[in-house]
Amino acid sequence: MATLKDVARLAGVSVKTVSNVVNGYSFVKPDNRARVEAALEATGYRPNLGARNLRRGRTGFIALVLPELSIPYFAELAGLVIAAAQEHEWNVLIEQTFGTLTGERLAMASLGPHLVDAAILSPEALHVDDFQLSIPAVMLGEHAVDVPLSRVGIDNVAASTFAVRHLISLGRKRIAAIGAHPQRSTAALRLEGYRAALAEAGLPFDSSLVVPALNYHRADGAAAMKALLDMRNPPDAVFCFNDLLAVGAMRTAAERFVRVPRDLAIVGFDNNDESAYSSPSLTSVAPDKAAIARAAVDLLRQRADSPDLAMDDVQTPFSLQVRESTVAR
Amino acid sequence: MATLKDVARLAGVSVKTVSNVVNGYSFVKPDNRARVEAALEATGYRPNLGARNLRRGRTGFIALVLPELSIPYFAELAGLVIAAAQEHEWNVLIEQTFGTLTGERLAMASLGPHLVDAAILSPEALHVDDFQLSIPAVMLGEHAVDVPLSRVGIDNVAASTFAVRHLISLGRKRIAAIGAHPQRSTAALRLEGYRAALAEAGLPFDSSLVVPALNYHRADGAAAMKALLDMRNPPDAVFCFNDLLAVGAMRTAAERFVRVPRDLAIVGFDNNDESAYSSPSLTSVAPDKAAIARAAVDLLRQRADSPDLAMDDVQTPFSLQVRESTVAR
DNA sequence: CATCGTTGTTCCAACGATGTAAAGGCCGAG
DNA sequence: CTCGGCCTTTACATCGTTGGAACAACGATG
Repeated sequence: MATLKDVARLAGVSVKTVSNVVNGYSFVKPDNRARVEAALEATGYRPNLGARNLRRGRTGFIALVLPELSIPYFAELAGLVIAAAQEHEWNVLIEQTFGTLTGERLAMASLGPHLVDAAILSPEALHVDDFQLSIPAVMLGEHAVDVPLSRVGIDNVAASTFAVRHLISLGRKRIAAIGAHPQRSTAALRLEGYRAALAEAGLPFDSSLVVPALNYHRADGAAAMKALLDMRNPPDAVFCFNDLLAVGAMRTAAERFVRVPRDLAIVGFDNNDESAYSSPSLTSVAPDKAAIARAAVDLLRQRADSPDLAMDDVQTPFSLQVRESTVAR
Repeated sequence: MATLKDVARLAGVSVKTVSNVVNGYSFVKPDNRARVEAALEATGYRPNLGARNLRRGRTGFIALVLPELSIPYFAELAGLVIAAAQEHEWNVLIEQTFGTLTGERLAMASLGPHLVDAAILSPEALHVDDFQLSIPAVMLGEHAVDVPLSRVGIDNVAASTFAVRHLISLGRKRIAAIGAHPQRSTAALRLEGYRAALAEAGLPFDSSLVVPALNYHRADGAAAMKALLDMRNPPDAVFCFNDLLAVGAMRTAAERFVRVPRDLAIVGFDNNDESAYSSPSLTSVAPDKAAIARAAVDLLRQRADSPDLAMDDVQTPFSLQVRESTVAR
């Protein structure tokens, strides 16, 4: 592999002049520049990023810490983050935590100024105390109020209210919620939105209709739905805190021959790609994932350039994709 | 951030001695070792990987080149590759090509000895000429016979034969195939397996039952299924070359009120997580993705250590997950 | 007691790039 | 023709780490 030295020798100039050409420094004599460019071409020179970054004091990487790539929402998001980071000459390093506290602690510990320049975090279990980061970072989704970190995400309360309002507008009276979780602030906010919509419509809040989910996987949604259908007075609609829960719920409904949306309307959250293709297709709150990815990377770029910018809170847009799980064809 | 120099000063030894301790060199006096370890602890030293790798002549990264993270199969695989790579002290850099030739060329061009130590490739459009790599690499899935690269994957012919044999054993006579593709060798092999199973059972091969798919997305499966159902004599079973195509096909079947599996049995390929939760759930060929990831990384590790090992072809196991799309509850 | 091998430590040079300071051209003004 | 100033190039140090050689201390051997 050709280095600056090789190119310099071939062009008959010093290493630094080659470096200057490579980095677009203005004051290089035209004929020297030409010779260097020819030599660059001839050797097929490509800078050694490790060395460059060592010298520049940056790594050229950002970390993306997320629970698991096999969760569609995070996979889609990761793809968009990679694309957004590319435009800032950043490579993305993905760390999976599997949603566990130890996994997340491990990931946080591995983050440091010489491994990555900045980090995007999607923690599920971390505490405030764990955020001792020496690099710029941004949280996706929600975090406890007192965590001193910037955040990018949608307005969860508004989005949830919007979703439940949709169910109410269809005439549903007993609307359940799947996905309550003692630790996750996202869950708390979505629950808040759910309650707000009920209150606004004058519908009673029935805590037996709020089902917790430990993980947000399909299996949890299926189990929660079973519990709801076993009730003496089952719901006529469910608001699921993510699409995987909703898919699980739909699966249970199908197994029990409960007709969706006639007997039971279902709304999900995240608008995974797969949700448009299930039968029935799934109505879902659709955050603008590309906007989230872009905003997160932009925010980090600013923080990386001027480290003591104040923390920020970026609200990204969302919409509601209405499909067959609430409105039959 | 603490460097070796800081630790050395604190411990009262030379930088190299600290380096020796960090790297587990045997011959360090116990009391020195103790002092160094205390100093390491006190400073919270963490090696600068960039510098270490610069010195060692490696980068500490492998590239994973794939079409798109939003495709569940690749997302799941990526998660497993990351996990497998971690055990070899490798970080994974994901490059998305979006299945285009230019995307793949771009990714290949960015691969070089100073960016990554090795690469795992899942190309869809690349030609033989494009494989001018100076680092160890392994292909996932299939490649044309004359490509000089190691490969890891399942026996596509056997797996496809197995899947179609399953459909035949259910009494299906007109079995269609969705996913033919002029360029992809995987498609050719799966088609070969399909034909083999038909031949073995004495069923005629009807080329009008073989539907091409340009991409392997859900929409392509839906479109292909529409074409099949529009035939004068539609099939009673479909073998889809991946689960996304199958999901699309199921969606179309539902829209047309074709009952699955009674009127139409469907088999997919890849066994995506979502396939267990659709209604009906999807029978699918299940490659052992963890084995693929592990084998690929192991192979690269060997090649990285001894660069001129011969190319290899690793066959990983697969199974058939029989679900409701072929056998009703 | 000189020699030797073993063990433990240090110093120095590299890996490939870039920032800095300084030196070498060149030009025009005095 | 000297000087100051500007453009252009170079030499050198440096980023944090590790390999290798050199060196020092040690007990064991002849």
